[in-house]
Amino acid sequence: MIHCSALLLSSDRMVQQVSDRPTADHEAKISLPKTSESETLKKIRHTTSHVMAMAVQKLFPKAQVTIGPWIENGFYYDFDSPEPFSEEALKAIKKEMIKIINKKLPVIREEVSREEAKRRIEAIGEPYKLEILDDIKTEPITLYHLGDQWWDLCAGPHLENTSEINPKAIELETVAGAYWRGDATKAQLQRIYGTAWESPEQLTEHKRRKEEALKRDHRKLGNQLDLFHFQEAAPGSVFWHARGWTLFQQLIAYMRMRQERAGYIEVNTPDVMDRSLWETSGHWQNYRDHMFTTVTEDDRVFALKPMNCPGAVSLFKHGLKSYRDLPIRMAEFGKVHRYEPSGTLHGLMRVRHFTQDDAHIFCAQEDMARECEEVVKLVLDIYKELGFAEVSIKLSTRPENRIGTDQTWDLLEAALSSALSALNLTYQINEGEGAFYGPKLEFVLHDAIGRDWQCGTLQVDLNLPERFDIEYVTKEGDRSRPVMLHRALFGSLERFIGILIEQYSGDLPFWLAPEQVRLLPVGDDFRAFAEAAAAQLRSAGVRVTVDQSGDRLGKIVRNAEKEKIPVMAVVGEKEVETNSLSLRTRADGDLGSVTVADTIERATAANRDRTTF
RNA sequence: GCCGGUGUAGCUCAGUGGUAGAGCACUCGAUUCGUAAUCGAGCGGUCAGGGGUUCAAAUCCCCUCACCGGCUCCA
Repeated sequence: MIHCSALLLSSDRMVQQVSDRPTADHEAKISLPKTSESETLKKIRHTTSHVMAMAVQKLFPKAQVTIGPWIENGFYYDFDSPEPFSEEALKAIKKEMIKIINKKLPVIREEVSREEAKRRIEAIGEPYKLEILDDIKTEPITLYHLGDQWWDLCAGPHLENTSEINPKAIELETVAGAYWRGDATKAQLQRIYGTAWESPEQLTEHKRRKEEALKRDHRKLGNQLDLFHFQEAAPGSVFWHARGWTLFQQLIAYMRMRQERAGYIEVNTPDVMDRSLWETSGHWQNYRDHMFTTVTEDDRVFALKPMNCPGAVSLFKHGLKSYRDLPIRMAEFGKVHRYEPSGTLHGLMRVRHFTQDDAHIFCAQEDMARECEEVVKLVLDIYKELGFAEVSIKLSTRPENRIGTDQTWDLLEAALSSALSALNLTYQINEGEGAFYGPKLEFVLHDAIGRDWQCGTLQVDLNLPERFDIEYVTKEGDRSRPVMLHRALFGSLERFIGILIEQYSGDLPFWLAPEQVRLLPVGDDFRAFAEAAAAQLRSAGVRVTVDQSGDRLGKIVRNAEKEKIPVMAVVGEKEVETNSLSLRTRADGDLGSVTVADTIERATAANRDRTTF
């Protein structure tokens, strides 16, 4: 028995050791194709989703089918079912699917006229399909049959026979709610997410990657690395621990330095302002439900700022501005407060109180394009330095409901798109998704499991200059309305940190690490030397601690590794004699003996140049 | 906000109607140790909160809150 548990323990340790190493994606043994890049996968996933829908209707005859497309890592299918699908139901559905696969049903494509399609749908009583049919503008209508047992409207393509699906390469993953047509006012459907691959090996790899991604979850790492926590008393609000706050402050210091170099000034505006100001800005009318407010003893209504812009505009408006003052690039690290719906909160990614690295650029219209280009250059350069080479850029253009003339919008959209094309950037256009007061650029980053999050943004604002009636004096002595660019590069510091943690699996670059160096005394006799060396490092601006546990070296190395401290320095008799440190880094392991002076040199250089230690 | 799920010690989790458990962490003692876990003892729980069913509830039912997976939304 002792034998057995000892074995278990050691194998456990092996697993942990291997998985906890900094190089997370070392073993890309199997490359996984994406649906969008593989015709085979498209067919597999289309057909598997049909097989699933057939299985669902067999087990749940009251369930009605709606849509079921492939997605990048699998497929889903939405059903309108009076009873929700449980975990057990999912298992039963999968079992039924395997039966269908084993029946080796041929997948038959049939072309019919619109009337015929309609007649058949009515015959089986599937109202959602009728709506889908109405949306199909072309004729003939294609139907895909699974043998003579089930059919669905579908554009295809499909496999030729259900037996081509490998039953060991499919999985039903999760059930979720989804609105019909993505419209919250319409019926809520049950969505089953599944996945299907060419081989069982691919499925295993897919599952492995999902598990790997789970370990990088910033919520998990935030807890493990003692960075922050959440409490029931303050849903959607971050309690920043000393370590997390250090990271936060490092990012602000970095951004402040970059902005200073780029010709920004920094200001600060009130967190709580009278309701009337928010009425002027228009936020009260549009976002009252999502604002935190407070009523004072004398019955004055104040709101916690949900945006920094009214404060910035107020600053611009204070005192007369000349064309000589422009452009004014006015930055503010402002904390904004939004009462986000409970269901949308998500770790650091979506919170109710967050800090924006906000800035408002007031400039003459003729300078707008140049300023936009500078912002895009800056944001991408900063992302690159922080390890994000791949950034999705989206341009949201004029919506239906908008202020301003078409001519003005042409100008504003051109300012943004020309900034992108001047820099040779590819981007996606989100038609009609802009704000009512101006178009918008979004810089989107991805989290560990592939969810997209808008981080940086650049907007042109027509609304606030008008509403607050701001002006500057032109060369000719006239009054003119400045253009107002609204930009945030990290966007939300909270969200950006969440992304950053996941990007690095918690192994932050040396210059950002909350604790950069930990000294590990081999025994109590060497503690004094360690403290002295730490004091020297600390006065050189290195974030350093001395392990105080009194545990054995193996244990304290393990703890430092688990806490992802980038540099460990072992201190024992040898080191005291030679005034040196035995360095070990998380990235490269044992570096051997280095003098205290050289260690300081190395660490300060890495901080200064933002390079690895 | 909507659909579904989850909530047990600081952390990870076990416990399906009958005296609340384990490992780690923490505290104390022994050990003075050289690169991923030294040994022993101890401390630690309104089982998310409230209500109900029952002789008896962590366990069954209802409500609330928070979190998780989606959907909608995101100035």
